[in-house]
Amino acid sequence: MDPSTTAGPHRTAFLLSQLGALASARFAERTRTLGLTPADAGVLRLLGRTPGLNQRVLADRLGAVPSRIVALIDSLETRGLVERTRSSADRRSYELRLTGSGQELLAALRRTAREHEAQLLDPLTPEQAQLLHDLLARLAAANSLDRDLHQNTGS
Amino acid sequence: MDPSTTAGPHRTAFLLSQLGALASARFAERTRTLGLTPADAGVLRLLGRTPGLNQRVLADRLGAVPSRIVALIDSLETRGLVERTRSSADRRSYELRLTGSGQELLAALRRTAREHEAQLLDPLTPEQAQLLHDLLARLAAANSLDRDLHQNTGS
DNA sequence: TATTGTTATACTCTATAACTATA
DNA sequence: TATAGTTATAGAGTATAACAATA
Repeated sequence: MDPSTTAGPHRTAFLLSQLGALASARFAERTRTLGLTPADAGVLRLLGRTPGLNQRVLADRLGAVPSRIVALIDSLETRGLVERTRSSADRRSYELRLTGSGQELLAALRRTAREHEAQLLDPLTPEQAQLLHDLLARLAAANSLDRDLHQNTGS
Repeated sequence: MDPSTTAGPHRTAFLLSQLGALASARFAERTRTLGLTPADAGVLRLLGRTPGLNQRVLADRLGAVPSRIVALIDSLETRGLVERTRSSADRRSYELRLTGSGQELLAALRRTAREHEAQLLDPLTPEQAQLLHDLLARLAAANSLDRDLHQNTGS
């Protein structure tokens, strides 16, 4: 809890929660201007990196349940950003890939992510930003946080 | 979005989102062992600091809507942690205060918060932890983040 | 018999808006 | 007329579990 009633720097965890929520909210806002939810963005990013994934693996990577992926891909497919192809190796599953539009949108998403990063770190000097990155990376590594999702915002 | 496919430290915002979510989730887990939601915890903390608040002000401070406060206080009152007293100055409103049990639980909550903090920062040296705190505090100040809630976890 | 994807259902959480009592 | 608190309703988001097709 926020120990703001007690003295000293007990507040780091609380600050981390708050700033993480702020970063997630701002990112969600930016993806929204691209017509995407954070979850959509997570899918595009993952398929950009690993084309041909099936829905089950995608669910695992996103930390989501398979049934949730259905609606997500349905929506992206309807918008012409992702396509399903029946796997010839295992015809139960689809191979998922970005369309041309999907790849363009992913590129726009990456530009947006860089702007988001720049805005967030604007109050810091480049040296401070680097320092912050290193400290956060150390915490992430110690907690094996290399998942592909923005937990609270659902991506 | 996570620019893990692009090189370099663009990842700070993403790390911040992830670690913030982790910190919130762990805190929620700890409060749960005390029989509290993060929102409950936020109320106890606020009433501990400012006894006599009414529900409307509490709603403002928590960034919640007044109707949400009703169920929150109902629950805490039923458990004997908070009491409502009609304000003699304005009999439309209640003055909210912690009971003795509420104060004891708040004390336990603060111990829990310190454990949470210690666990989270365990991978860092004390110097690194101090550095991280300062950098986060700088970001929080630049974004006027001194609200009393854990946004995503609802407290 | 197990697994991929799908659907239907139910559940949780929360905001919105209408209502009451006081002011 | 406005405000504090309450209630009822509805909506978003998501998980669970049953189901069809394929392995």
